[in-house]
Amino acid sequence: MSLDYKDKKVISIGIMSELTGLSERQIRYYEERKLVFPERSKGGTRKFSFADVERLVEIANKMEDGMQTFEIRKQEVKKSDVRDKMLRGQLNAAFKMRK
Amino acid sequence: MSLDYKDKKVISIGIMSELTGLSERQIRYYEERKLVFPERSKGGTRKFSFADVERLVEIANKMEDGMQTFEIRKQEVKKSDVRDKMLRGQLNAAFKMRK
DNA sequence: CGTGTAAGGAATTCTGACACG
DNA sequence: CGTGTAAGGAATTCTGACACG
Repeated sequence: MSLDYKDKKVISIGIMSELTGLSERQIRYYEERKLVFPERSKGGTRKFSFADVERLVEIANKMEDGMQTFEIRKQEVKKSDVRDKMLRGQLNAAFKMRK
Repeated sequence: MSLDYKDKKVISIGIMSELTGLSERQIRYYEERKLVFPERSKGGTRKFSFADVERLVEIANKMEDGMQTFEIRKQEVKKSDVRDKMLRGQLNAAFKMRK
């Protein structure tokens, strides 16, 4: 019932900073580099989800491993790419079975 | 792993107002009447959980039914009372079985 | 009793920029 | 490249009070 709390964008950047251990500056920068996508209130304040908390923690780990933001972004793109290909593969398989 | 997101106090009163449909005034008043228990940031701003969202929606329904805040509070107390008694009952039963 | 509102102040957040490297 | 910081302003939140009822 109702999309999970995990994906509701309701957390301000100050709380995010506490939850992730990252500075607000870092979080804003990762948004600039298209690694997270907060929503905005009417006034313009950022709103994050718990899913974003998890994502940022992962990003923080990769940064510690010396990875650069563009590499992390590439990796994410690749992942969804793989997912796309797998989906297409399954769809193809399904169609073939119907022949 | 880690206590559920549902109970994490991370939502500001403005967002709470949007999520519940209640005014900030109402939410603060219900806190004053001991119906919800937000945490506070260092600066003093309130922080609520998704569980609080659910609780406030229930409270709103009861208010619409003409119930008064003290009655709602009494009802909640009674509920935990019942739970206590049930627990005690089960504990007693368990002890008797050991005799 | 429950809620709206104006009031003044404090905490929070925002952006663009400079700095270091 | 990634992040800290000072700067000025805007959005958000806080409390105590008056009002109505």
